Amino acid sequence: MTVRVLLADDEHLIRGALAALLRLEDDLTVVAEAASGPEALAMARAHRPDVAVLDLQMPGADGVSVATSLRRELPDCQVMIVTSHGRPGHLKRALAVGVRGFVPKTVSAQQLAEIIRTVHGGRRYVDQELAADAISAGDSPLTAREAEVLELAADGAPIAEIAERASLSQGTVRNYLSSAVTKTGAENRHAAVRLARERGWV
Amino acid sequence: MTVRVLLADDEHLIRGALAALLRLEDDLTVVAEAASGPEALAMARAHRPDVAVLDLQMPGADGVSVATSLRRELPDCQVMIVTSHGRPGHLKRALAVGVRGFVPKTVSAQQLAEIIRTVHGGRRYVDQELAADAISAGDSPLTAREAEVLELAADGAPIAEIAERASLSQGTVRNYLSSAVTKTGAENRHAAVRLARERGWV
DNA sequence: CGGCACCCATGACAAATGTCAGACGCGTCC
DNA sequence: GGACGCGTCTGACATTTGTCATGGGTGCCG
Repeated sequence: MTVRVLLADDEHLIRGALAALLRLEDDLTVVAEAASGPEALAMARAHRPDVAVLDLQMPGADGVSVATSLRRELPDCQVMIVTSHGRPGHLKRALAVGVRGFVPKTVSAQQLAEIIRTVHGGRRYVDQELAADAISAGDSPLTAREAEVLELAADGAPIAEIAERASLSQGTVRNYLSSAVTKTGAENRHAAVRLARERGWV
Repeated sequence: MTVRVLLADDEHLIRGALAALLRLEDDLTVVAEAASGPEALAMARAHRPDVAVLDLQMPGADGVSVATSLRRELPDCQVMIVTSHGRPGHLKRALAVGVRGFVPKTVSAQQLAEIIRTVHGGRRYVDQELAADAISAGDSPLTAREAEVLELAADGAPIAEIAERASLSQGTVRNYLSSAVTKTGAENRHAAVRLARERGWV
């Protein structure tokens, strides 16, 4: 009885190579591959894999949102996420939507195969390093609105534009930003955006 | 007569998978692997490969700086760079230091093998898409100092800090930034940093 | 019910930032 | 030699921003 695996990664090179390596394991079968979020979803519906291995960053829809849909539509399919950049926030969001495995791309193929088996067996696997980061980053002190406004400030837009996009008065926006800056301990809102991103608060 | 290849990528999963795929080609031999910039350099010195395949982002030293050293120390070794995020600036910098191939990770393993042969044959290969981006981004209108100050502004630091780090007066910093903001057409320096990054001007 | 936290807003003040004009020295190129 | 671009600086001004006090509205929890 082999484990049926879905592989989703927008980088053809990686996906192909990964598929080749996993095929070497005789208890694993790659039944489908996808290069984007929506495609991953469609493939999953068509092939009903036991385990879905998703890249975090994909065009269309990112790994976490694909995972969300997958958990709802195919509860029997265990989802795990592979990523290059392990931001604590991603891990948190992923676990919240029911992802069972979260690993950086620095693991070896052997380890990955082992983790796929672990996840398929109903257990969970989270990379030590990333877990430690997530814990030390702590919970977000930002309120929903503060985080929202901070995100709108992410591309360096002036207050007026942020206010318009958020449908708030400029004064309110400044209050939220000021509060967010205080909470993050940043020098100004731009640095605050950076810090909040690093800690996974946005 | 086979092509001797050095593979450098900090992601174990990718590197291993890539090595496995390239080994399937009988005219290619992976003679060394490295997980960081300095390690890649050391491996290259020890094994003198015909072609070095470098990831753009690696701990220690990035692909371009490794390529620079490599070109100087081992002129017979052709260098190519593989990357996930193809910023036009990277391509430009890479070509400037003598990199012969620049490809995104979206190519297939087949194509990669073919490109390695191309590069080994002394010809060049640059991804169409990336080349188009680089051309359309145009040349940087920023002076050296403007670019330098813009980089120091990248993390959202206040002017005072930028001035200190650049050993300039605050007034001068503001002048450069103002000029950079005008040239990029941005709303403020933070947006200017973003734009300049996107276009590969920093 | 009485806090309490959050949402939204206003107004006022201080500090940071963006913009502009002008000035000096240094190279390069014609 | 002179024009020109660049780097560097100063000073002044308008604008944007951050901060604070204060207010009212909502909904939740003890």
